[in-house]
Amino acid sequence: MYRIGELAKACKINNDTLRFYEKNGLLSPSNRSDSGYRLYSEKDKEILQFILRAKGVGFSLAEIRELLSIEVDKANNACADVKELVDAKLLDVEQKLAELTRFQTSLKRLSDACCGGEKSAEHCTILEALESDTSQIRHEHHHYKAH
Amino acid sequence: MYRIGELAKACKINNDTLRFYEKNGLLSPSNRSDSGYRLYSEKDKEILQFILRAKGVGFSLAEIRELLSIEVDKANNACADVKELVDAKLLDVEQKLAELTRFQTSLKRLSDACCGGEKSAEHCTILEALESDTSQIRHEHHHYKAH
DNA sequence: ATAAACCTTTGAGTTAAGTCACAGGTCAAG
DNA sequence: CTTGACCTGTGACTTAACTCAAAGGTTTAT
Repeated sequence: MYRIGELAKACKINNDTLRFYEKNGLLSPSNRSDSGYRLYSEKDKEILQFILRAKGVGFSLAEIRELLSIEVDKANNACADVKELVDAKLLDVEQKLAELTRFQTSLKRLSDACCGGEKSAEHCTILEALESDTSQIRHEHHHYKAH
Repeated sequence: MYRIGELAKACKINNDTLRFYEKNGLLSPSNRSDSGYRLYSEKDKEILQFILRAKGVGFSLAEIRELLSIEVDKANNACADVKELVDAKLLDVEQKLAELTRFQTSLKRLSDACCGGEKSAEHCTILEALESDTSQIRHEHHHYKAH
């Protein structure tokens, strides 16, 4: 069991952020001490790490909350609804993966091209690297969500 | 050449966002009409799409600005500096890729497990799906940047 | 027994990334 | 020749995601 300060420190975030996540339904400590101290379990820590990772790859807290809430109502077995959500997120993730893979290819190309040769300077922009990406992924109806 | 409204519409963003990006050094139209209208080229559009994609995978505008500024000073051939930056970003991207791949695996597992069988309900949480991920990627010194 | 860590509530402040609204003026298309 | 799209500048507003502060009180560690 971690106390708030311990967990925060371990995950390099602010105590207030944990309280904030709690207030916003992302993560509640699974226990409280007799004196009312928040007590986070190992599992809570994993949830937190999940949240932080998800944030890192561009999910908003709202989306993360949604992901975390994916839990079949075991009584009702409302699986179909869940599957829909999951599949939507899966698409999202796959799109992000595709984008990132392009980035990776381009950056690699840049890195290789850069200091390797002498004539390198000609092709030292991500954009140029991206442009020369012949295996370009094009999404016909790619949409960006509004901020 | 696109006028501001045309480009904005094409990329489903606000005119003001384009002006905002310009003011913040992310994208300036490569031309102006005699009357002062912003005129965006095809290349400008590509830059914009790059920006939007990069945002989508969790890069901040500051990071994107940095990525866009990766351009060897062709006179000075300051390649070494560039390579350093590129390699740092590459690490970043690879970390994100690893995270996303985990997400993907988990979500797939969820999707498959969900409506497939009757005993499915037992394993219907991303966290459970993540936990059962035996090929887990663990980063010893994984750090998250402060917001 | 005292300092550091925690609690609650309330509320204000911050940063990033926009978005909206004037005001006053120019430009372009039907 | 008027309407809609654009220009500049200024500044206020918004949302997300924190972050800090203050006030008053309890708990834990040394």
